[in-house]
This record gives sequence, structure tokens and C-alpha cells, in this order.
Amino acid sequence: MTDSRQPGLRAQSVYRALRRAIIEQALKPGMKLPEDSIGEQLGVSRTLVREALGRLAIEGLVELKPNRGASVAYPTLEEARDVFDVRRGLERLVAENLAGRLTAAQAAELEAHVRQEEKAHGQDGPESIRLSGEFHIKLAEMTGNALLLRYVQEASSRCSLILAIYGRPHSSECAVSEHRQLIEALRAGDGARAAHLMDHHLQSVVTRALLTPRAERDIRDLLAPYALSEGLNPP
Amino acid sequence: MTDSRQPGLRAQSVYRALRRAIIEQALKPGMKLPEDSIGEQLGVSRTLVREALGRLAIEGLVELKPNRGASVAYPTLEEARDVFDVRRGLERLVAENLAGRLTAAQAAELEAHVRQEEKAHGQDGPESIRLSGEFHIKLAEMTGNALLLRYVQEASSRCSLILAIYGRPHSSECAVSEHRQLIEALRAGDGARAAHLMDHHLQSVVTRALLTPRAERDIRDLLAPYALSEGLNPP
DNA sequence: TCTTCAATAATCGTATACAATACGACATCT
DNA sequence: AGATGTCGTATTGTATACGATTATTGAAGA
Repeated sequence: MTDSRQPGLRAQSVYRALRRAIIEQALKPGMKLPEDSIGEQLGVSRTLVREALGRLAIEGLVELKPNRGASVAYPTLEEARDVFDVRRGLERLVAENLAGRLTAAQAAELEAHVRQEEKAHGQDGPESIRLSGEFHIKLAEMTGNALLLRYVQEASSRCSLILAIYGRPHSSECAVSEHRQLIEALRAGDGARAAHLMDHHLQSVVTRALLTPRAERDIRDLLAPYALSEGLNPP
Repeated sequence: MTDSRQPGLRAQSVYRALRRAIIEQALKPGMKLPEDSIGEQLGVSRTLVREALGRLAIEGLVELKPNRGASVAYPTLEEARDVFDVRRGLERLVAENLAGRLTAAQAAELEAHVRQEEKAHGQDGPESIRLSGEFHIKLAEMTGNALLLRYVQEASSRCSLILAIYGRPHSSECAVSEHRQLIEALRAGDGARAAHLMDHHLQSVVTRALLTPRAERDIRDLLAPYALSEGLNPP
């Protein structure tokens, strides 16, 4: 039971449940999120659902329109670019911060993680994606800077959502070799190189998996983002 | 009347009112924030106050302890350092992003702003501080990156709170000349130099106005942060 | 006088209630 | 048929209600 009757924890459970559901695409971009049905499903009142939706809206995973409720966010391409730019910047900071400061234990943990990524590379799709993401979160954690961690987490989740919309189907997001190189640079204490590697790593994630490469098939695909960002509701 | 009976706007009004009150130190760090009295004062129910407090808690301006309510945040020195570090990083990104991209109109606006800062420098204390802060917000706005703007705003407000606690009384936070140099570098399109200037500018804000230079007078000052961060309630 | 404890008051966490708004279906008119 | 107006339903925005938890006060005992 993660439920726990402790105060405030149920609210957080709702938040996390919705968050995961969105990132894993159980709730697809643009999908409506009525407070009633969610509350009923999760066994809480609208109050807590509302709280969670509000928080998700701040983080950009949910869109909240006055008097017409919440829906899973459907970022435009410009917003997507913004998010990726900021994320690259943030993770560059992470890299600079970490260069030379990595303890032996931390380096070992990262390498173990990369080995896992390698193992999962060929087979399980979603598992591979999850591991790639976690690598970056782990790095942010290791800075010991809570605010930096929060921002990286937020940007990362939004990136997941963006890739769900604009990314090609099964691009394995991160190249394992690039993670390896990065660890090496961090270990060597070469901050500039680490930042540079991180920057290009994330840049290549974009070009490899994302933005523009996807040739939209027909007008419906092209219009979908606009319709949804205006609150319209295509079938 | 900023009140406006439009839905959702009252909630935002509450949020903004509390935010300003905290930043302007009408509500001092550590001060309790009971939902009831705030709601009564602002003419709304606890629901909306709660919403606002939740949001402020996420942004780090308010601390929220389970079953014992909200209080104005009292960041520790480590948290303060984290926030300043992230802010410096973010604003470096702003500088890099803006270098060479500044339109003539934007440059003019910035220069006009700096002239205002200069005017206000000698006289009004709080006014000078406000203008210094706004300069940085303006820069972030000019990137056109909404997420970057949000993060800079958030970090800035937290910095205000931090300076309220640990800063020396009337340090004029930003040197006008440094702002001028920055604009020049942006205009020249020298991204590296702009980033460097920004970095040192913010670094000097810290050393000039802040952290450690303040010789605490007695034990009470030294203990205050610890007491408050533990939820204790000194008179 | 200082501690301990119980009763009371204050405040929070969550659910529910009610009014306001938006969406959809049907009827009406041209 | 197509457009337009009206009613009913669904869903939101906000307030209120109620049980639970924490702070406070005051009295009794050491």
C-alpha cells in the first residue's frame, strides 16, 4: 500500500500517479482530464485531484483552461524547442558542477548504470528509455543542488512528453557511448569538455529522435497540435 | 480593482499578493501564514489561499509542514548557495542566448532602464533594488523562452528572500556600470564575454551584499536559521 | 517554583455542497 | 437542409463543513 493514511501523502500519490501516466503515455497528449472521473478512479475527492493537476500545470505537463478543465499538455514546436534549450543549458551546468567532484562511489554507480543501459539496449524499448532518462537525473542528484535537480527533472519530463508527440517511434534516445564519454570527462575533471559533451549529447538526442524529421502524412496531423492547443477536441 | 470576478483570477490575485508581500518583506522570513486569517484578510476562502500557498511552496518562498501549516521560507545558507548558483547558471544562458540577437529597440529599452537605475541609485532604497531585479527579468523576457523566464523569475524571487535574511542592510545590489558593460557585450554579439560578465556580475552581488560578510552580532542571530528550519518559533 | 497533564482552542487535511459556466441535443425558423 | 435559439447535463470554481492533529492554557502535583 503506497496509499498511506498520512496527511499530504495521498495528494502526492495522485500527483505522482498522473505524472507517471502522462510520461508513460497512458494518458496521451491532448487527452482531457476530468477531475471527477480521476478522483473516482483513484479513490480521492476532487480537491486532491485539483491540487495535483495544478502542480502538473505549473510543470507544463498539463494544460489548464479556465472553466473547461485540464488536459494533458500538447506543447507546440516552439515550446518544445524552448524546453530542450533550457534542458541543455541546465545539464551543462550539471556537467560543469560535477567535473572533478565525482567521488569514486558515484563514478562507479554511474558506470553500473551505463552497463544496465547497455544490457537493455537491444531489447526492451520503454525500459531503455527509462534508463536513459534516469542517467541524467542521477547526474543532477549528484550535484547535491536541490533546485538544479528539480529543474532538470521538470525539463526532463517535459522532454518525454515532447518526444511522445514529435519523436520518431522507437529511437533509443541516448547513445550509451556518449554517456560513457561523459563519465570519463567528469572523472578527468575536465569541466569544459564535460559541458561540451553534454551539450552535444542532448543536441544529438534532438536531431536523432526529434523535431522536423517526421514527415507528417496529412492535414490532420499538421492541424492536430493547433486544434488541441486551442482547446478544440478532434475525435 | 484587480479583484475581478473572473474565474481563476482571484486565486492568482491571492498568489501574487502573498508573493509580493514576501518579497517586499511585509511578511518576514519564518513568519507563520495561517490559511484562515489570510483568507479573511483577502476576502477569499481557505481553498484559494491553500492553492496559492501550495504554489509558493513549490517555488521555495513558503515552507509547508504537514499538519502545522505554512510559513515564509527561511532558507539555510546551503540552500541559498544552491539558489545563487542556479541563478548564475540560468542568467549565463540568458546572456549567451541574447548575444547578437538583441534588436535595436530592445537595446534601447535596456539602456533606458539602466538610466532609470542610475537616477534611483542615490535616493530611494527599495526602488533601486526593484529596478535592479527588473533588469534581469527584462533580459530573460527578451530571450522569448518562456521556461527560461519562469526559472529566472523563480530564482530571482528566492534570491530576494535570501538577501532579506543574509544580506547586509542597504547594499545596492547591482552595480549600474556592470549592467552597462553587459549590454555592450550583448550588442557586440560576444556571447562568451556576455556570459562571463553576467557570471561575475551575479557573483559580485553575492560577495558584495551577502553570504558570510555579515558578522552576526549575537547568538540569537546565529541560531535563528536553525531554530526556524526546525519549525521552532522564536519570538 | 517548576514540571506534568488534561481540557480547550486553533489550525490543518479532505470531502462535500452549491453556484456559475460551457457543451450538446433537440426544437424551431427561414 | 441549414442556421439559430433554448433547455438539460456535465464539469468547473469556490465556499463551507467536519474530523483529525497540533498548539495552548491552566491547574494539580512534586
